[in-house]
Amino acid sequence: MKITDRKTEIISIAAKLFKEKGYSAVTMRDIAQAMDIKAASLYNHIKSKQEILVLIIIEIAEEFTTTMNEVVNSSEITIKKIERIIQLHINITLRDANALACLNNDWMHLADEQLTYFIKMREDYEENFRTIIKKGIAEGEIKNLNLDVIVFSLLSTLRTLYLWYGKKKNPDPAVLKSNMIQVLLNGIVLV
Amino acid sequence: MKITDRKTEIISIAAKLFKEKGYSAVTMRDIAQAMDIKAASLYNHIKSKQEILVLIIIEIAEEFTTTMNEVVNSSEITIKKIERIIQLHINITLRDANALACLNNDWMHLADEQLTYFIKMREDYEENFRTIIKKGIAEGEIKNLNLDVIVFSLLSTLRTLYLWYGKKKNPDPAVLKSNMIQVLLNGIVLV
DNA sequence: ATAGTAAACTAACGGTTGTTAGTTTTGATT
DNA sequence: AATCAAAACTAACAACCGTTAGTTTACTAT
Repeated sequence: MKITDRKTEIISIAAKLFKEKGYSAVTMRDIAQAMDIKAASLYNHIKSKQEILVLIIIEIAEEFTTTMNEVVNSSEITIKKIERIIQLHINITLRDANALACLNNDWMHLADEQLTYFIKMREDYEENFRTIIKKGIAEGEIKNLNLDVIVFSLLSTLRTLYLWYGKKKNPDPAVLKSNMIQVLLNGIVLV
Repeated sequence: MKITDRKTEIISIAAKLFKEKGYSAVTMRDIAQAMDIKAASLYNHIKSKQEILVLIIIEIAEEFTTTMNEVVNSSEITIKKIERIIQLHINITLRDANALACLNNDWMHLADEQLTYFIKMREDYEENFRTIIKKGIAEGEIKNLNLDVIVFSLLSTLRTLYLWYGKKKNPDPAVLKSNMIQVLLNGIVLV
């Protein structure tokens, strides 16, 4: 078993192309050309275009789900929980920005059980996030502002981190994290 | 001249479909079916599929540009400027969430001059935003945190507002705005 | 009633799509 | 050197794509 077999290569290259133009606009011939082979040759390694999409998205979605479940069930204070979620998003963005872009933009092209499965995971993720913030408010750690606005603001920033990455010269992840926590949790206005 | 002619209808319906599946995954036959006509009939009103995309995206992009230029050149304090930009994003999201989704997800399918034009507007918009924040820091209104992180956090939340809308029962726009300002500017952590 | 126009229709085009079948090449193991 | 599987290839398919041409229908103004 090779470290990176051909199938892994395909998925990696496909993710990059999907990020640039979206799942529907990328053809099997595009993917093949990027690998310097013919489209038909791809089918020695993968079952269908759909399978590529599934393999890109589901693994990462499950990683988010696993860590979120761990965090929401932990006994840490709310701020520490939020910090861990910020760290989670930064880590995955650094490791696999292309797949993350694909997850964000092309999840609706999943089909049948995979689509249902993904939507369930996403809903659970958001609900867990809400639970964390709600508890934080109840225990006086978090300001009593509109719950939806808080969750949405945090989540939308974290989810689109991949857009920002690559543009800028890679900042030190630790620096990025601490700045992120500052901005998202303590705000930007001097008092 | 009718209040809403057929062309406007096409653009509106197309924007809705583009939001759901993306530009590339929506066919002219899809758009036609949603209007209860045949695909060929669309061409009595529009020149091409591309034209629909252009009409959806460019108008809104120009609206953002115009208002941003107005704000950046005003003599208001920084916080007031940011509040106006938040208001701008909320207003457009409320009025035309579908077109906004399309602008965010499908701009890369613009072609030639329109693509160049759009990218220029987007870059200028971000640069103006940076200028505003930078000045705010220099004048002691804004915390001296990483400029990129501040701009990105605000912008990513504002740009994806459309994702949140429609899901929730429409909150009072005024309430949404004030909560948004609270969360984005003053943070969520009790001190 | 007639004429004219806007907007629908049918039919079809050339090109592209994902995918399959069958064949040849490559490269490691015996 | 012979064997065998992995992975490339060529060729082609049926379906679908955006779009055009030419025709018919529906409505409005004379």
